[in-house]
Amino acid sequence: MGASIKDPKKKCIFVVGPTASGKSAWALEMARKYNGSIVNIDSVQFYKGLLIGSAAPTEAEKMQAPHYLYSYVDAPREMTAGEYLKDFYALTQTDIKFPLFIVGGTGFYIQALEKGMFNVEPIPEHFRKDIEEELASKGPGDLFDELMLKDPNSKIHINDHYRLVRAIEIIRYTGQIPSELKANPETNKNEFAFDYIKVGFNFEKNVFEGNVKSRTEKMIEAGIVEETLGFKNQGFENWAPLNSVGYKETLKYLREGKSQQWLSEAITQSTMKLIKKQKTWFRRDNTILWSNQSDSLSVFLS
RNA sequence: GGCUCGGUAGCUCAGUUGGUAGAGCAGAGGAUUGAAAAUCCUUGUGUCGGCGGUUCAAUUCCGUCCCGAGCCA
Repeated sequence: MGASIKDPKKKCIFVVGPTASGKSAWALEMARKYNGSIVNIDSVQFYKGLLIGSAAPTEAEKMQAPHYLYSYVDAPREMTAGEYLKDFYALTQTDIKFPLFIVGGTGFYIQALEKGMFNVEPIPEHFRKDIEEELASKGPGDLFDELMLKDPNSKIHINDHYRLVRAIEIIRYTGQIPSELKANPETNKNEFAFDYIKVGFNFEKNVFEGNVKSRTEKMIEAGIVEETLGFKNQGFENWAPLNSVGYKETLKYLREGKSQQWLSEAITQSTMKLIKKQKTWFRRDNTILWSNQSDSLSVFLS
């Protein structure tokens, strides 16, 4: 990585956009056409067994082009953006066929890959647990004061406990200041190692609504309930990925004995909310080439 | 037919001992550096079921009617 010259034969295409926008189908078609590979960058499709609810590619689809980083993380392991970067770059050291179509709607991971992440040494789990206990017993006030004292430029809100704990963890364990790490090119310059473009997919809300409704019905027919129940029965109810759209609602359905109609409406609604958040994420990225300009792909790959 | 309890924001409901009302959810916008499909922030005027009455003032009290649920005939 770093300042090394990029290999002109190794090109990547980020295929981004909200869920249910048709990214995967297009990527598959292009991977076949250009004899490339598909790499997952969806934060739920990493996990083994979360297939129906995450709308992961089917076996039939996977046979049409090489697919990587799908269904490879076993419960109860939980992925992180940092581990994803390692896995991704390890993959590029193999004889994987370029161009790589990197497909997914997880803006945070896309950003991590594209812009890099500052390097923080691994922090032992108990260290965070202690901070979380402090938060639970005394509330966020003291931790927030500590953050403001050490990192006055931090934009973290006092109620955003997850980010607050993470920031305090970095400050206390490493002595480093998160917003300085982020702003300093010395600590944060590991940008993407290959030539790339980003192709985006999107629709108007009403189009998504129709797509999402039928997609939800298909998920229920295909057995999202059974899939979820399998993890629940193995004691993985608190596994973070099961707190994602589709699984979250199914767990509630199982726990509270809701109707199937409730399930269908709940998943559809959550999915629409997800789409809205994804749109917000991608809206600010003015380097995305929207799919109606997709001839830019052939230009890029020529 | 009688009695009881309800009828308040798109939904579920709170509240006003009379001075025209507020939460959660949904919706809209935004943030996002190792959980991210997560987490967090901002954003709430609605004939307070209709009509009359009492009152300086009624969504709040009284009467009446309509609608819903339950109980008794």
